[in-house]
Amino acid sequence: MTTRAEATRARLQAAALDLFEERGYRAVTVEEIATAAGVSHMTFFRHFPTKERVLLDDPFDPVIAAAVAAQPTDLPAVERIARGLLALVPLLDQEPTESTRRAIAIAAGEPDLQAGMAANTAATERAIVEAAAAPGGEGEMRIAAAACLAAVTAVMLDWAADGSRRTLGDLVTVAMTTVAPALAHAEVPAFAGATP
Amino acid sequence: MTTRAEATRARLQAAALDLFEERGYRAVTVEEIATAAGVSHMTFFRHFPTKERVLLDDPFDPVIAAAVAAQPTDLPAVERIARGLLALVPLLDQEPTESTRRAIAIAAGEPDLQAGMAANTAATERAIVEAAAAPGGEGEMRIAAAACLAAVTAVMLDWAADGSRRTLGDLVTVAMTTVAPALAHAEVPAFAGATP
DNA sequence: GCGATAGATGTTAGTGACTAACACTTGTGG
DNA sequence: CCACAAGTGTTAGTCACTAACATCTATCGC
Repeated sequence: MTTRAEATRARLQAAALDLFEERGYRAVTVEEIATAAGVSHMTFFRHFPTKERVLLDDPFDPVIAAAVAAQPTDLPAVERIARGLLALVPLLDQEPTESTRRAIAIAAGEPDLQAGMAANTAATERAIVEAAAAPGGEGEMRIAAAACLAAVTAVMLDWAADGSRRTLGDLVTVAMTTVAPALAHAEVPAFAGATP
Repeated sequence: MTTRAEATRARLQAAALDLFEERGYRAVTVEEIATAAGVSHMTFFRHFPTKERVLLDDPFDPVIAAAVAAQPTDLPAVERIARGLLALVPLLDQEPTESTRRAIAIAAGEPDLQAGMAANTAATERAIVEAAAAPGGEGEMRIAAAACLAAVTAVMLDWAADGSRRTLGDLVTVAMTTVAPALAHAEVPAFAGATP
């Protein structure tokens, strides 16, 4: 069941995506997005705290954190996180809809939005540390999470921006293999987390 | 020889640092920084493109890129970058002045500024890839650079923010050892790059 | 059905970051 | 001393974002 608020939110996101693609992120005002979605600019800010959030909001942090937490706790931090991310590869080949890809492609071009993506990454990092860090191991887990997520971000930008026709899942596999070469030939079982 | 412009710029940075520490980043307006430095707000924007840049500008990218480029080219990307950063550890224990630490401490607390730091990291990443990537190896180098720099950023935040009295150099060594365990017992010669 | 209540949206009036255009001032070389 | 350029000031904007309060609309108890 979709509430009215959810519908408004979705309309705002769709309108923003279209307008940003058409004329560029900077050239589109919040007022215009709101009007295109049939609401006032105040309603926009009730659904998204900033202009960039209408493009960059994503609900995947809990899934990622759970996938990492499900990995064996006796592995080195980097391997554990890398395995968690690899376990999500099957999901990655289904879940990121075309709109996700369009959003990342827009974000890849605007420096402002790259900073916003970094904020997303930081949030994901915190989620991982909270969900999966052993007591006293937070420092190492934070380092490893930051490193692995940065690697994933790097390939996501390629995936969305250039003409690379490789699957996001493939690219993530490459990224994790680069960061944790020890996993090159490991078999990582898929993570059966629910889609949010 | 310091030109008038350089002096103005330095005054703006010093005034901003003091005011941010005193009352918080958000609560200080560009107008106030400019006035405290004895100039108009327009002059502020002639020296710094945004409010956050007065705090986050740094000139270290070329040094870092050179240190990485100086590492043996036959190493895996992660190890090469990790060694490059380790080679700068002796510098790290001298160069980051107290004002650098104060700036990072302020940035660590404000989400806005964390995004700005990410922009810095992205710039450093580009510098490394340009200076040190083998032709065709840009993808791997970008992944590895993103991963290593994210790890360094994580420890820099600790260094600046909490009461950890460990040297930044020590913390960077920990970070690189976490990311590239193979380097745990390697001897990395210091990089004799010029301070900028 | 029907009114009460809470959630969703609109209106208005700001603040502050940032930009553009143009005038002025100060240092520097001939 | 004068020409020229670099540095700075003034003014007048646009737009992201916030606060306070009014209005509308869906849903629930009756």
